[in-house]
Amino acid sequence: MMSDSRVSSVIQEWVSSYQGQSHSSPSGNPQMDLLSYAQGLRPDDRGVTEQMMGLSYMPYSTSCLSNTSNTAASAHHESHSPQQDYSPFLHPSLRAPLAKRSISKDSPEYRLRRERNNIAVRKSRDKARRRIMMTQQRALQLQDENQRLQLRIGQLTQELDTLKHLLSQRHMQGAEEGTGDTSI
Amino acid sequence: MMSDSRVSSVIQEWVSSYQGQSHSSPSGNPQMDLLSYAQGLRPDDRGVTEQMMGLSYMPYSTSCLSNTSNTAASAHHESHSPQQDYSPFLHPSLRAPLAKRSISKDSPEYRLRRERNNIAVRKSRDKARRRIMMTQQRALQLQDENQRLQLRIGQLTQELDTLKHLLSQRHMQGAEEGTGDTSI
DNA sequence: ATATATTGCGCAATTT
DNA sequence: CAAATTGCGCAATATA
Repeated sequence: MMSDSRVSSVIQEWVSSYQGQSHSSPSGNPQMDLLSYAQGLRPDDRGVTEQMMGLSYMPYSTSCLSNTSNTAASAHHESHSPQQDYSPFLHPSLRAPLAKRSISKDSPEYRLRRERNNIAVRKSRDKARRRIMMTQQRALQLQDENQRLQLRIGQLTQELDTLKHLLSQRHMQGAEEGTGDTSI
Repeated sequence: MMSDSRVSSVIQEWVSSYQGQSHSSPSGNPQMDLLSYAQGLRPDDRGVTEQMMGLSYMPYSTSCLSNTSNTAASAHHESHSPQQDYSPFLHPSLRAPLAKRSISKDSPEYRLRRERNNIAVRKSRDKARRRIMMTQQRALQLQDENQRLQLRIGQLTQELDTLKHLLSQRHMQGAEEGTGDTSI
C-alpha cells in the first residue's frame, strides 16, 4: 500500500507545475536583523499550494487504506519493505521502490544517514521558526509605521486645509486678480 | 531503554524542580526553553537573539541509544511501558504514572487515542499553516499600503510647500499685516 | 480528570 | 551523494 507521503507527493508534483519556483533565501547572514529582512520579503516560500481545505482531517491511512498494522507495537511508518504498490495506474515515480535497498535499518550507514537528516531537520525547522517570527515582527512594525504615516497624513491634510483657507481669504481680500487655483 | 522523549521529560522535571514551579511555566513551553538550552544546541526561536549561529544541532539522544527495536522494522519511540520514574524527589504530579495504564499500544483504546491525536495534529498544523500564510500576506499588504501612504505624504508635503510659498508671496505683496504664521 | 490543541522530534519521501 | 524541505505520526504538554 502506498504511504500517505507518497500521495501528497502526487499532489505536489501535480501542482508544482503551477507555481514557478521561489525559495531564494537571500539570508546568507543568519543574523539578518528585522529591518533588512523587511526589504526582501518573500511572499511565500513554498507550499502556498497545498490546502484544499478538506475539513475532514480524516486519517490518511484510515477509511481508504488498509493499514494492516504489521505486528505488535510498531505502528507508524512501518510496513515498508513488505508489500508494495505496483499498481499500473499510478505515476511511475509513485509506484513501489522496487526492491530498492537493503539498508535494513540496522546498517550503521542507515543510522548515520538518519542522524544527519535529523540534524538537518532540526536546523531547517529552526530556520522556519525564525522566518515566521520575523515575518510577524515585520507585520507589527509595518502596522505601527502605517499608523504613524496615517497620522502624519492627517496632520498634513489639516495643515493644508488651513493654508488653503487662509489663501482663499487672501484672494478675497486681494479681489480681482484671483486665479482661484490653489491646487498644485 | 528510555526514548528521547522521556529524556526530555526527565530533564524538564529535573529542571523544573529547581525553578520551584512544578509545571505550567508562566509563558511559553517548558519543553524547549529548558531542554534545548540544557543541551546547548538549539539556537531556538524564542530569543530573537540567535547569535551563536555555528551551533551544532547535535542529536538529542544519539550516541547513547541502542535502538534495538523490538521486532523488525519498528524503531522510533518505542519502549514506554517499562521503566518509570518513581523518584520521591519530584513533585507528585510529576512522578511516574504509577503503573497507570497498560494501554500497551495494542489496546484499541490506545489506537483510538492516537488516531484522535493525529487528527488534532493535522488540524492544528493546518491552522498554523494558514495563520502563517495570512501573516505573510498581511505583511505584504501592509508594505504596499505603506508605500502608498509614503507617496501620499510626499504629495501633500509638496503641495503644502507650494501653498506656503504662495502665501509668503502674498504676504510680501500685502506687506505689513502679515502674522507670519502658517503653521497649524 | 478527560478531550482537544500544541509542539519538539524522528522517519521517510522529495527537493535542491 | 549530501543537505534542505515537508508531511506524518508519536509522545509530552498545554489548554479548555
